[in-house]
Amino acid sequence: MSSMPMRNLNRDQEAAIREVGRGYDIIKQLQGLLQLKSRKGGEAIPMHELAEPLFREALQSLNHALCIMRSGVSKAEIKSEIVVIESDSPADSSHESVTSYDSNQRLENGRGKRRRVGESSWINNTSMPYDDGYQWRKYGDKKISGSDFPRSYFRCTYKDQGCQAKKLVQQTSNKSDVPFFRVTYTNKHTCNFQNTSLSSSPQPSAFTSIQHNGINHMPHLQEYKPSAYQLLNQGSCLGDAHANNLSNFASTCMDEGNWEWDLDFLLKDLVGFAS
DNA sequence: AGCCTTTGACCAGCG
DNA sequence: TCGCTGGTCAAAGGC
Repeated sequence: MSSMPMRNLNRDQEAAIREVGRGYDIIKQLQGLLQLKSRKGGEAIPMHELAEPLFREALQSLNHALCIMRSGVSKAEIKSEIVVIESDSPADSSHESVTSYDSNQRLENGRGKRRRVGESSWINNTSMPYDDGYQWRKYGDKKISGSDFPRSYFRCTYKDQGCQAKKLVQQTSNKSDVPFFRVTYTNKHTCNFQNTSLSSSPQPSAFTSIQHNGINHMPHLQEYKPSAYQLLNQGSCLGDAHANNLSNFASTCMDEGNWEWDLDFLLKDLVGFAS
């Protein structure tokens, strides 16, 4: 009985080492694929289709390992941090979510407008608020009382085609080097412009679009443009949504041919982690 | 030219 | 009713 804590710790450590080792192997495979792409010039081979699932799997493994190491949370317990706060239109449950109702939906200070009847909204806490597969246009920016950071308001780029989707991005903390954001989505997209496959789509990826058109025009956010290394190195337990975001970012790096820096740091980090 | 962000003004909900 | 505050609009300027 008295030896249980130590045995659990060892088991956790073993599990973490297994996960990190698996992630390392997968990323090494990915590195091989990327090098192949570099030699071939990258035009003909749909390399993202091969690399993206590997990256996702590796990142999830690392995420699991981080969680095990930090808090002993088991793999099965790890969830995305998306919270549905209300849905007046009941039908669609297609988005990944942890369905818990948030009675504080109104406003932080109990003031301000109520959301219109018929609108649904959900919250996603993330370190990468701008890569969700859709194209957004910023229409407002507001300093919020009691918050150190301004709140940004976005609507779907295709609003003129009837899409009423909106999102609100509020940075909640920068206690670590990488800030954290609360993203509140309102209304579902009725447009059909989501980039479901990364960059194999004829449209530019949303993240690429944001890099070129959006985040570069946001001085208070620009300095936080994330890298794979930063996100892994922050040591938090990344949910699947974050791993997904990170793999999207990695694919964008590959598209733009500047993946080597991040991958190099990521591999060095893994070596240090595993040893 | 077209789309974007920025930003001040305005609107509307709440105490 | 009034003041505070969050949400939205729209003009201006940039890319």
